[in-house]
Amino acid sequence: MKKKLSIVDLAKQLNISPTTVSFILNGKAKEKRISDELAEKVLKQVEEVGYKPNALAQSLRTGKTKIIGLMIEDISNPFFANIARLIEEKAYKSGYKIIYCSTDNNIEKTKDLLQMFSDRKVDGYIISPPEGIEEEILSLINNGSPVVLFDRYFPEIPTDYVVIDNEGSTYNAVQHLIKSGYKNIAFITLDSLQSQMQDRLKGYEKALNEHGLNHHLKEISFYQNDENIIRHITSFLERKNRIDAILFGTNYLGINGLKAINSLGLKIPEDLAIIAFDDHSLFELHSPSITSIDQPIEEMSEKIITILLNKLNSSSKVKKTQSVILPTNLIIRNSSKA
Amino acid sequence: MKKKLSIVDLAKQLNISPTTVSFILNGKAKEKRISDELAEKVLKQVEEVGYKPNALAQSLRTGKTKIIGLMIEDISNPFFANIARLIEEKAYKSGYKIIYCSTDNNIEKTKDLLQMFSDRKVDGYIISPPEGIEEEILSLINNGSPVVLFDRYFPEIPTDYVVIDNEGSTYNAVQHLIKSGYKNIAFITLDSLQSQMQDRLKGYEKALNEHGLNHHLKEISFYQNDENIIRHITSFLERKNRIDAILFGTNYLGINGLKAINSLGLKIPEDLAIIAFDDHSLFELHSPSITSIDQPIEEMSEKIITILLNKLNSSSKVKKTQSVILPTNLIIRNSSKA
DNA sequence: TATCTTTGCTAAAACGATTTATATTTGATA
DNA sequence: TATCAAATATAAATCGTTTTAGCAAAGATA
Repeated sequence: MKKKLSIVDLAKQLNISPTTVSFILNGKAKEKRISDELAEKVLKQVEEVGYKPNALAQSLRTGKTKIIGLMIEDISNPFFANIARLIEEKAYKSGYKIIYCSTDNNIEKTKDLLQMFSDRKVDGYIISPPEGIEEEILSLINNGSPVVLFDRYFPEIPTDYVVIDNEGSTYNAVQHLIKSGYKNIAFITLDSLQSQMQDRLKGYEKALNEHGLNHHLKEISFYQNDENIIRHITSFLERKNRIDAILFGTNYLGINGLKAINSLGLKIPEDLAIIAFDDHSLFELHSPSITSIDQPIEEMSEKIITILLNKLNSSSKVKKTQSVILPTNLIIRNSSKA
Repeated sequence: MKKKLSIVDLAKQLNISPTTVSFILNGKAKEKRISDELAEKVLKQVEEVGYKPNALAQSLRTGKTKIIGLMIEDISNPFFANIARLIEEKAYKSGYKIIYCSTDNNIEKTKDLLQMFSDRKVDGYIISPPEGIEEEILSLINNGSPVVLFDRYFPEIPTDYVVIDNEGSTYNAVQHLIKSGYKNIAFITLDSLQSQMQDRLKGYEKALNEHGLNHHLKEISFYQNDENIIRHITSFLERKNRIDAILFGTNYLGINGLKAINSLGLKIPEDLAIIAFDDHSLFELHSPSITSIDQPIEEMSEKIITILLNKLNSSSKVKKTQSVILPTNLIIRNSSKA
């Protein structure tokens, strides 16, 4: 393990002070009136011996880490994985690195992870928060830490956030089903109080109410494995045999729903019309292909990172928070008779 | 932004030395002969004022960060996302955090990221390395950094690694097709020199050679988007109309392949039998369902993290490296006439 | 009683940077 | 020839820990 050299070593080699080296490396040569001659000499030496400042020492001194903490629900969910990917890419371009974690919607784990982020002195936070973490988020904000929520948010907390028009997304989807002649439209969703799930529910109910149609709601717990979800959906479908269409509230509910439908031998769209949430190759390739509510992932990531970088760079403590609500796109395919 | 208190502040409050506090907090009270009485008092105060050590300062002093750097090819690929998820979970349980990045198989980006990891003084590295990064990996190892490669490895570099039996996996898959009566079996794969891709190719060729069958190889570049991949596969299939079965070398080649097959109006398995790499809900739900080569993701993650944690904890510089080669599971479905 | 151990605790150096305050030289001004 | 300002560079404090080396008091030993 070759000993990494420090700024002091480097200074000694050149017979100058570490202060001078530091100024030059931090682009303060002009400001601090270091002669061009010396500055050049130092830079040349830095290059030559391959000196790299110790990032930890820098962070300790400056309080900045150039690290962003990203907390998502579950990295193995394609929606989150894709967002993470794009955020990582964009952050990287601006010189920021990402530490990420999956919360599993587990409050204790989330608190732990937040503590860890704060221990590690991340410069900013991007979070898809589970229910029950309001207090921690609030104290983060009160501490002056830059925070951007996404996917869901807390209406009572003044934060920046980026979400989609959840209510509109399901409203439009149900409208589409109604226009296509379906009358018994089920909504299979999570039993979650998170804002995005509540809003999706609202959109569903609003559309049904406007047409005086019956509600068929199935709420499923987040905290279980796929097999169980399939079992729940299967039993729901067996009981409610009048249902002629299903809207799914999340991507994996849609996928598990298709498995349930398969196993029951039901035909799409003859027996059941389907609309899924989040687009996915699976929905495109399924026979018949499945209509889906597509979230603008690229745009979401862009907004998230832009807002956060803005907060990071504006030394002025701008208090005004930004809320971005993006529209979704209903990709109409063959899973309902148009 | 309330000022976080330091170990010095805490010591002052109790009128003792920071040294003492540090010893107690690091479980060295007995060893350093601190009286139980005092130790207890300190712990109580720590609890009371909610003192948390500054992790950066700790790391600067100790050289340990409790952070593992995870470099995967692409987090939006479900295979890698799932591995990342499991590794994260297991690392977390052992008190380690993960910094992760996607390499995109881009050498420059990978070098950059490795530098970043090293700047940040990660304690260990888990890497699915792109071609061309051999030198950097080697110097990492020579520096004494714990490194575990996975998915692919460099035969000429003595590292710990965890991979699957790539040659065996494709060999078995092709054997299965041959037994089912297929004679013109194509392999659509990457034009990559990475070990895993080379081995998959070997397995394919070995099986064909044993039966004296013709090779039909299509190698596709990694560096392009899905649309292009589909175009390449489509044109390949149009040219080679004698092909009666296809083995795909990666999961996304399989998915894009299905799209190409769809657009050509070919029927599975009447026109073409299919075997995909990596299992996926899509393959299960496809009509007909698609046979696939399933990687033991759970076991891989377990091995990877176990090996790394071992290296991290064994102060003794054990030189012996471990290579783990896990078997895959051919999940036979309806995509070929059995 | 003189010396040696043990007990209980701490001062200060170290990790490797940044930043504040200051020193020295040179040149210009009055 | 003083005096002041500008130009150039640096010493030392600082961030918040851990760790080495050592001190003082009390008890044990001879």
